[in-house]
Amino acid sequence: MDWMSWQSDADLRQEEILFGGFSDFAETSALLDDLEQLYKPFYPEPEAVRDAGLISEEVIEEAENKLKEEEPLTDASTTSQVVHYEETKQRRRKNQQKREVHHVTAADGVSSDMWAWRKYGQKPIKGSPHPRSYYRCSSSKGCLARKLVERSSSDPRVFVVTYTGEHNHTHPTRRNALAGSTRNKFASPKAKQPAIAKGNRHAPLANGPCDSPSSTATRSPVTPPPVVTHSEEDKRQLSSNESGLSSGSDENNTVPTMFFSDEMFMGFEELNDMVMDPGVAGYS
DNA sequence: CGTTTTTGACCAGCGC
DNA sequence: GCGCTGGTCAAAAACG
Repeated sequence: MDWMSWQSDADLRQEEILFGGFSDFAETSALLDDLEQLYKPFYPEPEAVRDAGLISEEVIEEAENKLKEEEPLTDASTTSQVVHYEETKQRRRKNQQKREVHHVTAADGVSSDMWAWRKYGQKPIKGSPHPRSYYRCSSSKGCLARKLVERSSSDPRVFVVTYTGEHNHTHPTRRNALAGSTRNKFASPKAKQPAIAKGNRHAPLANGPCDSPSSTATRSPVTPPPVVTHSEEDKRQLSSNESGLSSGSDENNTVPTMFFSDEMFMGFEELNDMVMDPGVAGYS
């Protein structure tokens, strides 16, 4: 609803605002390297710009294939890859201006993006045995950032994360991420039955703890940290620094070191869960 | 109570 | 023009 209205022309404007903010943010952050990785998708990267118009979907596929050949994926290795390409062809689907494709393994979860994502849809994708999950940034109300997560059809251990749109705020913020954030951690069976019985159009195979990335890990499978992260982190942040978070947090603030260090640990915990969970860690 | 996930329905782009 | 498909909406349920 509200999405529809502002979506189109807000994009351009927010790009500028946002990118400036991000640069500052990244520079002032303690974990530069990590952060740069995390926020890469939303930087106005020179590469991305340079590549504009040169990279097509085929390139992405090519990159994907190449990736798989070159990196067979060891469990513990960090194999997150990014492919930039700009939406230049008219024939693309709507709202696909710019996207970043990441290949992420479970191990990457620890270091993947720290934004708060809220799932808003899931659909089976033709040609892929695994459903695709749709996430939007829940850190800020009007945030345009979206994230698509799907399992690689060729290697279930790999999640293909596609970022679209840009954040209109400088760093992950949450109001009250606690509520509902840990739902289905252990997939309550009764909850799902009725819905499934209804006869679903999408996600026939998903949603069990098995294939649905999100059902177990609360949020995006590849982003365990962000999941709990904000809830936990906010509790802390809020108590001491509540004021800005809900609305004004977008304005250039720097992120306390606490934020990251704690988050990292949380990430590990979550990762643990994830690895334990057959649905996320890989098929058993 | 505020937030999230789930999921059926709807909409629009794309190929034929 | 039609059908398929991907992407989004929104109601309901669940969670802390």
